[in-house]
Amino acid sequence: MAKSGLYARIYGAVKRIPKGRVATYGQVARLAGVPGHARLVGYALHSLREGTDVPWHRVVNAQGRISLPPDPEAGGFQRALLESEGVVFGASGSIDLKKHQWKKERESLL
DNA sequence: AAACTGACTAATA
DNA sequence: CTATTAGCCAGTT
Repeated sequence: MAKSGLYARIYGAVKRIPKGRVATYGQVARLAGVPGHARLVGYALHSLREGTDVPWHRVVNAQGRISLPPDPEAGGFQRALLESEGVVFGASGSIDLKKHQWKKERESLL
């Protein structure tokens, strides 16, 4: 398994996400201090599991949709958690990033 | 050390 | 809106 401290930074960034908000992988990566490593964020979160103090369910892809497969034990669980926090899902299972994305600061290139 | 993989993103069709 | 392509880089094998 990974012995890098990058995971710890990613987890720390995810922990900073306010309740009722979501953040994209790229955004979390940037907050973690490793811009460009959106995939690493996903990789790190995939290593997680229940019992962690990291609100991994608040992390979604840039399209505002859950990247995980529609597994009732994983993806569906994430959706339920977000809905429980007040996040509204669209009919296609997509989140309205316009309202729920954690806008602390946006990418400079957009 | 080299190849393969991946919970991504942005651009294009 | 979805599908496809290319770029990206650490982690895993």
